Amino acid sequence: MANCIVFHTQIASVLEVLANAAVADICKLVDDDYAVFRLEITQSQKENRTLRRKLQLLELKVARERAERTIRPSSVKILDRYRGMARGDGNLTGGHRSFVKPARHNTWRGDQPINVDEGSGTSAQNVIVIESADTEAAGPGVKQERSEGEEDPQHSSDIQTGAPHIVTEDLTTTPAQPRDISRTPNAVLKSETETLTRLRRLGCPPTPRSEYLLYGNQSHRTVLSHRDSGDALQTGNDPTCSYATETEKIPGDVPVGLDTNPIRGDWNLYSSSVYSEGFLDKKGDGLVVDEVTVKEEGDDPLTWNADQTHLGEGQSQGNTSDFLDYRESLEPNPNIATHSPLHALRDRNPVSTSMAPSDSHGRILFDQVLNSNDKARVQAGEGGATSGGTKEKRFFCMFCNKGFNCPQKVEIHQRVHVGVKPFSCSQCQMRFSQAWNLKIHQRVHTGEKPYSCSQCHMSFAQTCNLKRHQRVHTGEKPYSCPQCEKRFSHQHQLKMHLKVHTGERAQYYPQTSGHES
DNA sequence: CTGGGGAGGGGGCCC
DNA sequence: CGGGCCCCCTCCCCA
Repeated sequence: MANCIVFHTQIASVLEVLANAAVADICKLVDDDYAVFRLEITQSQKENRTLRRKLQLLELKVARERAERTIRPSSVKILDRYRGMARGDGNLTGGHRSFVKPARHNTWRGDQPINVDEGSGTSAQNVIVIESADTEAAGPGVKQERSEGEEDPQHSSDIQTGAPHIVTEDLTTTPAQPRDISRTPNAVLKSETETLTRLRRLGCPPTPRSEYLLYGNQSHRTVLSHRDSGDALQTGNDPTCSYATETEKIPGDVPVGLDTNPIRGDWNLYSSSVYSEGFLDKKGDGLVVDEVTVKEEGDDPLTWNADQTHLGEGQSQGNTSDFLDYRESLEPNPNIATHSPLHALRDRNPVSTSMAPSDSHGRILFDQVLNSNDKARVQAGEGGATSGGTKEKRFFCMFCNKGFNCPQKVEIHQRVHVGVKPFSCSQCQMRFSQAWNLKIHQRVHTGEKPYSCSQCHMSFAQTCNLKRHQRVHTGEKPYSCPQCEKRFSHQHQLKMHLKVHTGERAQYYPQTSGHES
C-alpha cells in the first residue's frame, strides 16, 4: 500500500512536471506568437503611419494647388511672368519665355490640349517644377512660390527636391518627366526671358544682346534635347520661379491675354511656366501672353507649328526644332554662321551686338558678329538686309542681320528666329509673337469685321483683305507675270503660274506652250 | 485652274 | 521709348 502511495505520488509529480512543461511550452508558443503578432502589428502601424503621412502630403499638395488657384488665380501668370526671355514660351521665354518649342516633346504629352485656357489646373507642384527649371538664374523666385504653402517639411522637401535640383539640373539631361517641360524650348526661352528681365533690372536695356544671351542659353540647354527628338520643336518657355513675382513684360508686347485663369491643364502648366510667365499682361486685359505656340501634330505632342515654321523665311513659329533648324541653316551661311547666336550664347557672354564679349572666345564670336553687323550695315546702306526706313538702323538681328532703329524692335524681330510667341489666345491654342497679331486673331472668335467694302456687303477682319477684295470691283490685277502677259489678282496665283515658266510644272505643261523661257 | 476669302507673320509708322 | 495700329506678304482653304 505504501508502495502504491509512493507510486501515485511519483506519478503525480511527473504529471505535474509534464503539466508545467506543457504550460511552459504553451506559454512560450503564445509568447512567440504574440511577439510575431506584435511585430506584425508594429509593422502595420508603421505602414499606416507612412501611408498617412503620404496622404497628408498629398492633401497638402492639393490644398496648396487650390490655394494658389483661388488665392492667386493669376499665380501662374505671376510665375510665368518674365522669368527670362525668349520666344516660348514660350519656355522660353521669360518675357520671352514663350518661345521655344519643346523639342523633346516628350515633355509634352501628345494628348495634351494646348489650350490656353483655364481649367486645367496645374498643380502647384508642377508649376514649381517648371519654374524651378526655368529659373536657373532666378533662384529666389522659386522660393517665393514655394513659400506659399509649405507646411509639411516632407512635402516641401518633395517639392523642393524637385525645384532646387532642377535649378541646377542640366536641361539637356533626359526628359520624360513633368519637369521636362522646363526643358522644352519654351522653358528655355522663358529662362532666357528671365535673363533679359534681369538684365533690364540691372539697367541693361533689352538690346539684341540680351537676346543673344538668351538664345545662347537656349542652345546651351534645350536646343540639344530638342534636336534629339528630331521632332518639331515646340516652344514652350518657361520662366523661372525667380520671376514669379515679376511683372515685367517683354517690350513691345502687350499682353492681351484672354486667359483669366492661368492655372489650367497641363498645357497651362506648360504655357504658364514656359511662356506666359513673362508675358502676362500687366494690364490684365485677359490676354494670355505666356504660352508657347504649340501645335499638336500626330504623335508629336508639342509640335510648334512645325509645318509653319520656315526659318528661312523668317517665320519660325516658336519651335525649338525650328530654332535648331535655324541654327543649322545659319551654319552654312557665311554671312550669318559666324555670328550665330547659338555660338555666341554658348559662350554665354552677355555681349550685345554692340558690345564686346568678355572672354576671348566670346570675343572672337563677338567680333564675328560685329563684322557681320558691319556687313549688314553696309548692306543696309545698299538696300540690303535692313528693313527700309529713313531712320538709322543701328541695331541688327543677330540671326539675319536685319537692321532696326531700336533694340526693342530687334528683340521682337528675333522672336521670329527663336520661335518665341508670348501672346496666346485664351480661346484656342494659337500663339503669337506680337500682341497685335493676337488682337487681330481674336477677331476670328469675336466675329468682328471692322473693314467693310463700300461697294458690296462684304466685310473683313483685316484691312489688307478688304483691299484685296476690292480688286474684285476694280478688276485690278496687280500681279503680272514677267514672262508672259498674264496678270493675277492674287500673288499666290502668280507664284503658281510662274512655276509654269520655271519648269516645275513641265510635266503637266509641256514646253510647247511657248511660255518657257 | 481660277477667284476669293480667312488668317498669321512681321516690319514700319505714329502717337 | 513703348505700345498700338497699319500695311503688306504669304499661306491655306474652299467653291
